[in-house]
Amino acid sequence: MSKNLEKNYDPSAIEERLYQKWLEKKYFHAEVDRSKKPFTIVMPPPNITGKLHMGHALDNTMQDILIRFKRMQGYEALWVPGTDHASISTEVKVINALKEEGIDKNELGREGFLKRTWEWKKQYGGTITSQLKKLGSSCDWDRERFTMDEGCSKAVQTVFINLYNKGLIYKGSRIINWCPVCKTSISDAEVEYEEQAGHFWHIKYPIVGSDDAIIIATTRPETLIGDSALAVNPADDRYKDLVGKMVELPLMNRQIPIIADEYVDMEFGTGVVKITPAHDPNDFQVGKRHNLPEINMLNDDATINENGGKYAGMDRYEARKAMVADLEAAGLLVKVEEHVHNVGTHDRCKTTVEPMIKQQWFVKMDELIKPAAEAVRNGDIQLMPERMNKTYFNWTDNIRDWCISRQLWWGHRIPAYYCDECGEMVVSADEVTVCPKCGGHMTQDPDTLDTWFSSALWPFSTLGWPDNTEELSYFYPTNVLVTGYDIIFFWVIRMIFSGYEHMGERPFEKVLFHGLVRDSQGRKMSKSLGNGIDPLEVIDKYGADALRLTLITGNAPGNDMRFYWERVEASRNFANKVWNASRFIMMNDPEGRIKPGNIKINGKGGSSSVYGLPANLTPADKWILSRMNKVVAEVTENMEKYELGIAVSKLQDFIWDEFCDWYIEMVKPRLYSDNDTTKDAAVWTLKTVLVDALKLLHPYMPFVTEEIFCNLQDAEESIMISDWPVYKKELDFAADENAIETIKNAVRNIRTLRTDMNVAPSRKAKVYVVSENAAVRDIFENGKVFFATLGYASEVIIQSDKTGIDDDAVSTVIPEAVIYIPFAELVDIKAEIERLEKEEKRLNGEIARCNGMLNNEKFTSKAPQAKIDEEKEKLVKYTQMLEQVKERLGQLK
RNA sequence: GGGGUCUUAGCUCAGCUGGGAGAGCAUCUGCCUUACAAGCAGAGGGUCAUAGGUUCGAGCCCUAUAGGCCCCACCA
Repeated sequence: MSKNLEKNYDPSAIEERLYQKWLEKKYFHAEVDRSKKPFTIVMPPPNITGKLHMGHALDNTMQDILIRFKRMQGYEALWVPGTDHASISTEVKVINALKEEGIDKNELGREGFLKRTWEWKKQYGGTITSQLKKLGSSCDWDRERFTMDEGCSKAVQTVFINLYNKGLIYKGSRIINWCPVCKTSISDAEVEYEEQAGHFWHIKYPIVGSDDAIIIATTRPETLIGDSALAVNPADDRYKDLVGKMVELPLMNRQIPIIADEYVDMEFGTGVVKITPAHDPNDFQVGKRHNLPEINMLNDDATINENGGKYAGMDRYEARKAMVADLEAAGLLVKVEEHVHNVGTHDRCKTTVEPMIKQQWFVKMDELIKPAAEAVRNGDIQLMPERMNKTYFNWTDNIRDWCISRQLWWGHRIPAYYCDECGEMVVSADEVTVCPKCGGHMTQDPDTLDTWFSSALWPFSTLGWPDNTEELSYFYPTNVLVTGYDIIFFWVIRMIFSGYEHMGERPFEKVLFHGLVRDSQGRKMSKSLGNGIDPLEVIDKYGADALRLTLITGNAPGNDMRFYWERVEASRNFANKVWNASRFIMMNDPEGRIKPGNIKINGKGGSSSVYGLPANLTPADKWILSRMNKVVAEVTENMEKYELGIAVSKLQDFIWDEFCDWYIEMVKPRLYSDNDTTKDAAVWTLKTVLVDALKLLHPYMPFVTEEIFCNLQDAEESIMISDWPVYKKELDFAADENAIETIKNAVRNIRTLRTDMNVAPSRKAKVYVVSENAAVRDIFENGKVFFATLGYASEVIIQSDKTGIDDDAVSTVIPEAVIYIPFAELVDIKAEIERLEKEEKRLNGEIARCNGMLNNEKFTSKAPQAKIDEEKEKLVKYTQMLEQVKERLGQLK
């Protein structure tokens, strides 16, 4: 027996319970099952430091929709969840926590610090995953992974050693971006440039053996400590004669040469550049070309080192001030200009980074990137939307070696060991304590790897690699990666080349990109602006289904979207609509006597037949079944093409507009009648369509659909493991679709006409349907009962001519028929004539348009035949309608 | 400097390979009709940024222009 539903849908009352049920029944769990096809998604691992934000909500909703869809279609659907250790982010969090206790990271030592960090992870690292559950995510929690768990760590180590042995990982001195606060190198991608107001100091460098001086302009005067040369453009006539001469380096009591290099822009500044190879990436290149000494002038905390003479020990900005003052005193400061320039900052802590020369580990990219670029070029991996290819190639074409070492403790430690005595280096999976060369003690490299190094392996490390597991052979390669376009370079590219390099195969077939979720004004949601909307708050207020629907609709793939509460409200209203439609259906079969569905197809020998259809289905029933059938086909097709938003909006339109606003209203007279013999057929149709609609909707709105499904079926099982509906050609009732469209047309016209004439809904009137076409009369005859209700008719009279119809009756024309409503005393003939004249004008316009096309010889000779026929048909239809209108006008005048 | 993307109804956005401009919200007018007022019925509202071009036909393709946003590189 069906239970009674509450009048309004209350998500908070059911979501928790249903999620628990799904977990208990292990519906999310996937196993290797060779009798089924696998469908695999690996979740982009959120940071353990993270809290669920709208980006996660969108990302995971999309994945959950795909996984639920495929699961229902009969795939062995695996969605692997997990989290990322987020090296810098986590380390900073723990350092700050320690600071509050008055503890310094270094006091604690590496081991102690890591212990604390693991504790922190245990305590807070699960926050994000528990929040994902609130969203309804159907991932296989039994397979949850962490980038620093044993398996992933093993994968990282294996990859490092493999690449090292192949010569693709090397250690080298390079200019890197150094964060003096985090005291680590950071990759180019972690540097954010921001415009800052600064100064442009013009400084005189006296030319040796001359009274002249050369003037340079710089934004970082303190770096002159590390200057190795001045450079001018070789084509610059102003300085031609000076090339090769020496200048006196101010304050430093050192001489440096003037060199010529193409790098110098003659137009910018004074046309002379000071070259500081150790502290500027461009200068570093120039330095290499000219064999200049690399003079490091900074300590790791960005204070001046011993090379700075009297400035040693000062902070970089303090030194700048002191040096500028000294230059001025020495008469070497020519002028100071205001200057706005881009300053690189560390994206995590916003500290201004310093370029420095350091020994770092790198991955050589030029060869590794080739198969990754090729894969997208030849379609082995498909990016969606396709325009993302351009961004992708922009990256692969300009790839640079990847700096993978970080001066952090939290992360995968680099498996390299150095001899304390002779400096010998060994890269090894196992700990090495004794130098193979001299027998001295060996110490492991203190650095850890970039977080992305481990995430790059995520699609296969989570399935057991480097071990050759069953899971790996069955579920890999994964089917689709869902992620934001903002991490194409950070992550997507790196997973792709890693997949080809280590698995010899693509990590995924397709990448589905989404955009950013912005606030109602289009701004990025951010902590500092305080404009973020917490997904959990949305779930609390409107339910997870409403949030999910909001995130999926109303925007094209890969585009950013704006989030505002009105949209959530609209989604919530839809959930409520579905709820109430279901409630209505259950109220009309309180005992649950009628079982939905049971349409079976016997597909033997290629021919198929349907059984289980009630005998006395009416045209209206067949119409909605036929429409549902088409929606099944379309929605499935859209979803298979990953067009999630299009699919759900079609479904939404079907449910709300066709099913609720039309079909349910059509069926009411039958349900309320005491002696209608098609009542059961109506209930059966209602339930059958509802169940299919719920199934199609389930991936998007898992909770409300499950709750209704179980109540409707009086069942313990679940919609999430039910079969996905399929298109059945036996349910294609084209004639009934046309018939119902005709009646709908008439109803709409009547409603408009009544509103125009200001007739109260309570005031019923006779409705005459006049058509010379017997088939059309039949259509209305068959639909008489609901046509009367929807058309506010006291009585429907169907006839082939106007016999007995009052001349004053108002009328409206549909193809092949005229509808008359005698309102008697109400009629305003003048208004009626005006109405008809408006209609006449419209039809004339249409006819002119059709004729315009059809009389254009170029059109008829070049356009496709189908298009020409279509226009011809329209012309016939409109001409016929126009005649009716004209005739009617003639009578009234 | 390189690349991307956007400009469609008051607002937020759809519009798939070119074939009569759509939705949601907002507005206006009627309805508390026994599923739903979180609802129903109806209505108004758009030279699809601008200028050219291709085409029988352009919101959609091409070129240029203007403005907005994003990513990358980064000039000392």
